[in-house]
Amino acid sequence: MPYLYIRVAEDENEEPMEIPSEDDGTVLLSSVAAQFPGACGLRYRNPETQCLRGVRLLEGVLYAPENDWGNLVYIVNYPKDNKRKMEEIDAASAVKVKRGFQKTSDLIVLGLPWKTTEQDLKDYFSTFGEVIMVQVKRDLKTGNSKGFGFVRFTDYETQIKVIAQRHLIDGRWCDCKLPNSKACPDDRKVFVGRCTEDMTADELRQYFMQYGEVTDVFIPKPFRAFAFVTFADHQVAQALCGEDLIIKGVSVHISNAEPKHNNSRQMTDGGQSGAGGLSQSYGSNRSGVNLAMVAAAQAALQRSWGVMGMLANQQGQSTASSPRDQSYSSASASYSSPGPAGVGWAAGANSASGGGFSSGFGHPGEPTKAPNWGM
DNA sequence: GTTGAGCGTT
Repeated sequence: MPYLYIRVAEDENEEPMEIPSEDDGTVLLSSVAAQFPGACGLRYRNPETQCLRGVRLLEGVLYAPENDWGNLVYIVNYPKDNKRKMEEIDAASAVKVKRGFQKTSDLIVLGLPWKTTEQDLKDYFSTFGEVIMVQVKRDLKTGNSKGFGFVRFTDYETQIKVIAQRHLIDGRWCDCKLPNSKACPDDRKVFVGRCTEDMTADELRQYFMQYGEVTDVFIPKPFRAFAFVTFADHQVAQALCGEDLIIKGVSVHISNAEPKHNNSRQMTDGGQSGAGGLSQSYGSNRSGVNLAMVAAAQAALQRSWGVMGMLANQQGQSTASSPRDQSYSSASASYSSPGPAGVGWAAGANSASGGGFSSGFGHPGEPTKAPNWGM
């Protein structure tokens, strides 16, 4: 019995798209190409051998392997050297390429329901990408779950994606992080001093997004006038260190996050520095991905928010931290939309010395194009 | 008022 749709994705860890099949069970290449311009075929990972296999293609018609598309996700083939159109080579994919070289590590999953089993975890996380390990930590005597576990993925890209969001597992919101015992994201994390109490995690996230992907925001409670912001890219974090930034009209100071009272030394990048050569020293060249991300963020901000920055200071006071409905959740990783209160103050306030919206997102007093921070 | 929860028997 032919499937009505087959699942196709650009990459094994991308979200698949459903592509219609024909009455005879075949799929037209043109149907695929309609969603993935430039596609020239399909491949898939054979569940038995774990090898990639091509899908038979004859005169524009794709034939199901063994006459059954099954429930697999098929990956789009592109002509060699044309994997992506030029315009798609943006900051995000540059980061992906870079990440592709990097090794994955175990991720700790915090906040699990007591009832969640390893099978539950595996089922859940497999929707993001191939899972190579799951654990639920239990009390050895009672066998009760300790409410946390570990997961490891095949692909670093999957890991990035999983860390970057919260997870609803068996009815509870859980966070996935790099464990403290492993290479801590110390150099991706900055300390934000002189925070005011009305700065919410959401607002800090929105503000710091302009510099690069933010993977975590932590605001200790009760209020202590500081916060931690973690970026996906350590270069972003490092580039910000030492800066005084204006958030909601308040000057905050950015510095390195000190290691959290744990023993393990930081071997953060030691293992992967050889691969790709993209993640070398921050010293001589601070551009690259970071700059591209800043530029991308700038473009997006300008497109979508424009003048909203002007409304800045009279808004956003009211959204002070309302406790979430889960007791453990704290200020960390607040992903719900902050609502209508704009984030314009971020850009507006900060660009005061940089010349307005057209150039102001980079750094105070620095042209966006040519930051020579710290030199 | 400038350094964070919870972190792995093997």
